Amino acid sequence: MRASPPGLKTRARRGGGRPTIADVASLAGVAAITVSRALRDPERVSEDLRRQIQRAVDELGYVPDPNARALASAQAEVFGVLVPSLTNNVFAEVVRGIYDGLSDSSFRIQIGHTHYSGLEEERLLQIFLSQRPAALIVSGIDQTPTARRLLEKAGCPVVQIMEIGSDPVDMMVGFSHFEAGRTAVQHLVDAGYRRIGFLGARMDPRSQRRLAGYRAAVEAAGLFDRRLVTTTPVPSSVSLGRELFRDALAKVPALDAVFCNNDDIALGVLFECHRASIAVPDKIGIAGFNDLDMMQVAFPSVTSVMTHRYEIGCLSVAMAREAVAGSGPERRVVDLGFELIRRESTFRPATAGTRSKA
Amino acid sequence: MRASPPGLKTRARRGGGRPTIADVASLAGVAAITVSRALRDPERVSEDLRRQIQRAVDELGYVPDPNARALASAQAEVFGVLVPSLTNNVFAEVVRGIYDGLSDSSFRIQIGHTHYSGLEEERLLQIFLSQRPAALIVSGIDQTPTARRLLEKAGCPVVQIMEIGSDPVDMMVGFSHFEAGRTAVQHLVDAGYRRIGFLGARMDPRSQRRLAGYRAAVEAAGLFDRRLVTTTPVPSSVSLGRELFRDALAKVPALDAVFCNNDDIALGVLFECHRASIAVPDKIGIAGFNDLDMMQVAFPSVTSVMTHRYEIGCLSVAMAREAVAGSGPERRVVDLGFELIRRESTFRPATAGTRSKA
DNA sequence: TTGTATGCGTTATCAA
DNA sequence: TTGATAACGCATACAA
Repeated sequence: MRASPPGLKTRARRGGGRPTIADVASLAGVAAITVSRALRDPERVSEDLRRQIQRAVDELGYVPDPNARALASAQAEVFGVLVPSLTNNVFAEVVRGIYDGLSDSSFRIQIGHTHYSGLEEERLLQIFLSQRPAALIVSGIDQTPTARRLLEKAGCPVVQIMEIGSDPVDMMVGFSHFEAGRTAVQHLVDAGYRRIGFLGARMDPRSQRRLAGYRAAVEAAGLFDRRLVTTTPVPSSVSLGRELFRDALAKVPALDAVFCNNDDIALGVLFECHRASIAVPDKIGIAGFNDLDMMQVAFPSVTSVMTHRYEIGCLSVAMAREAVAGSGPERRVVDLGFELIRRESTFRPATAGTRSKA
Repeated sequence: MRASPPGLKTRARRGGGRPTIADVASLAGVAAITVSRALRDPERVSEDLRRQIQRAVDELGYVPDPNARALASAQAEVFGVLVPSLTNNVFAEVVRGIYDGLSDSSFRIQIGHTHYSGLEEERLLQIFLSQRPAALIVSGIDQTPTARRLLEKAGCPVVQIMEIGSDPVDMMVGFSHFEAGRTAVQHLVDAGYRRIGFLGARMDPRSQRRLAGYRAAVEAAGLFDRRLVTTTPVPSSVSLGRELFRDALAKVPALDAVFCNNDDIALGVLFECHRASIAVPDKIGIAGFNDLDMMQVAFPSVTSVMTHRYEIGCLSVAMAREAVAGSGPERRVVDLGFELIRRESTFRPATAGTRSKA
């Protein structure tokens, strides 16, 4: 039924002439499937053939085609990773952990930026899923209902990172932003500060929960005043920190401390204090969030909440890999915690009115 | 020759039951290839069929399988991107530009971290090439001979970014680090500084060329002294900036200015000056590199060389896309330049001994 | 442990 | 403009 006589030279090969598994197989004198097995699961092939095949692979410079592999196995060796942004150092560190956690494997990584948008997350999820990824790592626990449904029927391990909550889609690695915020602010209260402001940019869900932690601590101390809270949906930056601080001071001139949503803001506050000759920590106490390297070097050094971002990346990958391998990880929700690092910016020894800790 | 009688229900479908192009085709009453065409190049299908097909696609929720597509067309819709590191804000910005430049397309992005290693770059290139990417974007112009050979026979557009040179593999977008370094240091010379140090971390090829620019400027002014140069292969950080500055001061107590490899180092210097009560810009002038947001907010604000990192990302993608589409871009090597931003940290009005500029 | 037959979902090629 | 057929390179299912 074919137009051209059978047996004659068939159509020109479409591929780029790269060696295929069949080339390796014929050179090694085995069947293609044996090469396939030798490459993916050497244990299942006798040592003799394994060596022979390896030699053929080396000689030909054969590299498996991941696309063909993905098509045939209906499973791409890809980890899909959804983060709000990469220019945010926090997520850059998480992603570094993810890369490092996969560097000894052949898994690829595909990153998507949600730009803090739930709709964008849905869209990217849809695209990612079309590749049948081996696992998905998504940021936060506030997926839209649609996104959540997509994740639930993703057919692969899913890890939600950066936060923890009571209702994981599958697995979770993170920490409580509420507790972290509360702890930082409690420290300010304990240090004797009484007009403690909150400075926040972007105000994504995690920022909101840190704000809630702030509020819990200040209210418990009977120090809450709504004018103490200064936020903006604008993305965070050092210069924005300066603006927010100026705004806060204008609203509440008696302000004596600030808990900053993140270290960039805290740095902006610190510089503004220098410029306006406001003594830190005496006139103003400053606490940041994330504990970037510079907080330790700053003058005065800045109190901050250290978070385990890199470790979150590593661990999320480790858990996903266990799940991919079949053996689910022991714990499906892991709280990696945080650590308050007290530094000069909040150091007020023996202040009147300090609440003593239990 | 088959074991089971022909015609009977064949093996269970291996795929996950997702709709395929064949499902869309039969629902729309056309051939699969027509659906394929309607999706990729609507112009080539009559409007009637196009509408019919679109309806079927929507009804079924059909999403093309990128793996099958890549296999059949021997061309993955992927841009391979090789950068040294993502935690380096500079490259995070470049990558942001790359993402933004592709956000209106269906191209995926695959990032590889070379960790500033040429060998690692070779390895990643090998892996990336196995996917037959649509284009490659690599950092710098110092590829190993092997890497360069791989790039030359990559069979896709290649853009080298962040630097420019005389011998592009294919295309280039960047600027001259030598000129940037020289310009910054010339500014310090013009401002009247005489013991100008160089502080450098990591010392990758771009840092080396900035150092060469430093040297050219200082030598031209007859101010070179090898003890003024303080470098380390250690990765850059704010705390390292402090250390380098301390080392430099110990070597040359009369040091009166520093050109820092990057803004992190400059920030470390600034903080150390605060801590040690060294007046900036009077006792020490500080110039940084990259012009991060914080340089403008710092007190005193810090002179820095602004580079167009985000734009480099965008433009490299734009050029690659033109090349992918067939029409090569007009210019194959684009110098995006830099801009010296003068700020308080180097402001010394009317100093004796200042060389007047032509 | 190894091999045979077949399918994965799509596009290139060629013909109508 | 549309369609039939074969290929893309590999892995699954099953048999030996």
